[in-house]
Amino acid sequence: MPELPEVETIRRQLQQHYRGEQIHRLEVHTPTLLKNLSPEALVEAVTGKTIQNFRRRGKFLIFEIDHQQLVFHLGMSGIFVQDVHQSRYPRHIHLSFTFRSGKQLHYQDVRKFGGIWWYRTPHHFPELGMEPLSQNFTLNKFKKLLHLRRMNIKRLLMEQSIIAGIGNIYANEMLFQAGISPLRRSDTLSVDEVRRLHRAIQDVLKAAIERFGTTYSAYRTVEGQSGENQKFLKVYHQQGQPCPRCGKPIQKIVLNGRSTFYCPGCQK
DNA sequence: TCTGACCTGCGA
DNA sequence: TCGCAGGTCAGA
Repeated sequence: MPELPEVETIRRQLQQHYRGEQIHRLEVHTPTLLKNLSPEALVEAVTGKTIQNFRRRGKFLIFEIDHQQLVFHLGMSGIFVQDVHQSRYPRHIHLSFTFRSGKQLHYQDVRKFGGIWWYRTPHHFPELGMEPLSQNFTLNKFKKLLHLRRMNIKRLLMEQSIIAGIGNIYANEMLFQAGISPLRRSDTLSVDEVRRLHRAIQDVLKAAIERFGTTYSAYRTVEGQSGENQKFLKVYHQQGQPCPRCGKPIQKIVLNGRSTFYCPGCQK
């Protein structure tokens, strides 16, 4: 499921509703989702502690708990729900927090592709590349990456060790906005194309965050709402529809094993 | 670089 | 019943 905009939307709402909450009880219903410690050890580690902050790095969501970190990767279908009764899939709730205030928070993941880690010291995600919405992600650095890591451009956008947070929906949309074919190799882009793509990466992500992410099936915000960005997709799942820019039909192909949508008329 | 595996639900 | 799905990894 969630790419950077969905994880960021979830983070913002967790911050709004759960920052400063003290953990009264933690129940682990599915131990296999814990990747680096036992359920007993996690319960012991967090009970009585307070959540200071919620952060995001790429597609990872980080609960900061007394200078230690509980890290979630939401896989394809991970979400947080405030109330079990608002969940469509109560049997897929894997972790339940009860806070001293009486509030609850549940982690649900139908397909169980996600994972949960506990770090006693701040984890800096050495495996992840640049944050595309940070000041650090400059046009110059992006240009260098495209030449250093020569590969198919869509694959590069989705390669978490190069740029962190972009998945299949947004990679398709970014390449459309920039007018670049997903079949191109990264080191063949002109100066102007690199500039357009750098711009598109930030535009597409920011717009999707403003619209609370893209809901195709399972994704809901913490408050239980669907995202709104699906109403604004130009190419993703639009095969056969006329291109909004040139009118030619949007094509669907499989590239690097993933469904890929583009306009052969205006993405060169 | 590609394919299958992980897991479940949904819609054609 | 089959194909597909917002992700990632291992192995050929």
